[in-house]
Amino acid sequence: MPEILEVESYRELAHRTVGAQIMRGWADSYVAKKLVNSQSWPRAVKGLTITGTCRRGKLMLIETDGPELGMRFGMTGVLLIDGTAGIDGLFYGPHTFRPGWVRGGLEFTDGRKLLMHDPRRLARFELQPDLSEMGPDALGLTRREFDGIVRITRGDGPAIKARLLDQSVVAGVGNLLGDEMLFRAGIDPRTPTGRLTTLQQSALFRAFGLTMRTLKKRGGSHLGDHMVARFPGGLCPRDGGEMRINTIGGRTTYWCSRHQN
DNA sequence: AGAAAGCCTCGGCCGC
DNA sequence: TGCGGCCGAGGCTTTC
Repeated sequence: MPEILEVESYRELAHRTVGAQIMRGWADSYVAKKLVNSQSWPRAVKGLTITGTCRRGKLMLIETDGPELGMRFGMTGVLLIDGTAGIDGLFYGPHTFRPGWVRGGLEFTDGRKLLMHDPRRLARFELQPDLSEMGPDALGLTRREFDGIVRITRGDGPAIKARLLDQSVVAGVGNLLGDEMLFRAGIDPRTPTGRLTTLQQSALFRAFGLTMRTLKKRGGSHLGDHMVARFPGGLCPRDGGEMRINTIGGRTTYWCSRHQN
């Protein structure tokens, strides 16, 4: 499973570089898109010493004795350190390594290299990333934090699926995880957030935590429970109901016509 | 050929 | 009725 746990595994991998000093860094114009230009990266990172790692949602953070470095992996980004991947390949996208798909990286004085391998060019490097617009981290979300997700102050609010995907509300829920927790909670993804009953809110909080814990236990490599039915014409693995497909919150969404309402 | 698991921007219109 | 801000649609990019 990609998404937040995959980024967490990249962070663990990146943590091996704590104490190392950056000799040089490079970035192509795509991975540097959030920077002033592609020269900003090599200029800013040269000579920095890595002091720690961190993560918020799907944003990986590398702390240094200078500016904090941020890395986003988009849909197909993989972090490599000397040929070691943080997780065994990707479920989506090519599983192969090609030197031409390395979009940027860091080279340390001890000879090691940290590489961003990304066929589809949606990964990004950042300098001093601004976390103020990001919601609380989805791994280990507290009930109090969860209540902030379902609290709507104006109108009915967006569909709960769209709300869960909003990184400024909660950081780290991707399309598949959103579908998975709504499947477990038995909630129609189109339900306006402000219309969720107290019972549904509690069910969703439990499903949220369960989904995250299960993900961790499975080491991020196992697909979610609803995934076996994630194709047109699929049947719900829980009750055999027909699975519906629609675009919600801009993403392809699957849900059971029988038990999610 | 069409769809894809992330993120960003933009324009319409909701709701105060 | 005016207007700020929310929300959904669409685009990016390349691959299988």
